[in-house]
Amino acid sequence: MNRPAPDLLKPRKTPQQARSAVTIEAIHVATIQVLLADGVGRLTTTRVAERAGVSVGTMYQYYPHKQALLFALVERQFAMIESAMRDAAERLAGSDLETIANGLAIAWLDAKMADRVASRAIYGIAAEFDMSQHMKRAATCMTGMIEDLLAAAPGAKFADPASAAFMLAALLGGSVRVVMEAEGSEEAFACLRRELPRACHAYLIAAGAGVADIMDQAVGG
Amino acid sequence: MNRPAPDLLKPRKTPQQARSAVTIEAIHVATIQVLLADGVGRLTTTRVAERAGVSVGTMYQYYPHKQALLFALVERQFAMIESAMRDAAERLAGSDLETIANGLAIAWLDAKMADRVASRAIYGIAAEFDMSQHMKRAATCMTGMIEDLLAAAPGAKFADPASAAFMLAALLGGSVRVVMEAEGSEEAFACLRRELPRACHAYLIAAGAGVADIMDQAVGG
DNA sequence: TCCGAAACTGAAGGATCGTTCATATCTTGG
DNA sequence: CCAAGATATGAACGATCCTTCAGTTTCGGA
Repeated sequence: MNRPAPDLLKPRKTPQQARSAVTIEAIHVATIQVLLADGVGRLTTTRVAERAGVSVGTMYQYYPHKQALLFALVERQFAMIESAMRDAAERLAGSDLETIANGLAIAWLDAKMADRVASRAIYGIAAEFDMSQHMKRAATCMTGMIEDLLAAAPGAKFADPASAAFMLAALLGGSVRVVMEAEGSEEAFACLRRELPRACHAYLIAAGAGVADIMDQAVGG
Repeated sequence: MNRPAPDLLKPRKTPQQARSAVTIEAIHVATIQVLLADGVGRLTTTRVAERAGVSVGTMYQYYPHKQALLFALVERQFAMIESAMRDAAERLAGSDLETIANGLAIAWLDAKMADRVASRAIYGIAAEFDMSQHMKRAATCMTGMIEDLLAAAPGAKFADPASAAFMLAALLGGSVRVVMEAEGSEEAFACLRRELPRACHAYLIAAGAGVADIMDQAVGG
């Protein structure tokens, strides 16, 4: 979808006093609250300001327009998750497929669930304007990281490492997203945490393991 | 998110002449075109009418308000996919886990890709108003269908069939959704079609098969 | 051919929303 | 304590947008 170009989406000015920092934070949490309470269609500058306990003009001192505010929220979330996954990848480098699969699944779940309220809200705005640039960059980054992990895994013989990495990224991102967007219950998340590592592990084994690994798995399990 | 209640979302009147049927169809495709071209935020009654080559008032003869139009599109898509999956389930009843996994994955992909343009567009509006009722009903329906299939599969010993069915539904729905929303390339879809059945199969084997099945799989593959 | 019903038109009303800016208040270095 | 910059205010403006409805055009049976 062709949404407004990501031009001039940067914040207008950076806070220099303490009170402005708390104001910006209040605006951020208010945005997420309004988003979850009223939906994207009713996400209004006035409503956000009212919820944050500030005036409308205050927001326009830090963001040139509404989209810049939303853009900032999305970017912050992206950076947080990318950082978490990068840490996980560094920690998992050289591990076997099972450790990699479990580690990636748990890291992804933890990153998304750390602030599940914000995550759920941000899913809604990511589709509002043209995030294809960011989405594709993030997807490429994730796929690349996974591909490197798979290449360095001992005993793995992937016919097509790129496809396996792509698929694993889609499985991770997609399954967690649909459960969160469906306002998943506590049991749903518990099930996800239990089954997602198993699913990732099973897929990686199927896609890139030799016969020996499968039999090891069967005997060892 | 609390969006407008699904009250009075039904169409206003049903077409009785031939021209009105083509008008409604034109409005539908125009809605999807505008949705893909301009995004949800710019989906306007005027824009849709203009694109469809009709007047704004015409739409209001068949739908009491804009949301009813969007609701109709979402419902039609839901019904189409539910029907396709129900057919697949009927066809797959009693099959082994591999046949079930492959059959479900391919059926889901085919249903979503049959009108991928509409699918992609509808992902955008489903979040706009309160579809939690429909989403949960659809999810429950899908999970139930899968659970029945798993229960009837020969040689399957699931410790927790409900969890396996839930997870498989999340994997199917999520992975296809993220790829479609990312404006996936032709290669991405090809990869999905190649890897998704494999992933589903691997997960089902891991979640519900005995050791013998895994060794069979290793030797046979 | 003719008439009632169905379908279509599009300007106008009413409401909401994003953004601006002149003004007021607060903070802090000197 | 005092400017001067930083921060906050909120009424008002212009731009859309959804929805209505009185009037016009088209269709189909008699």
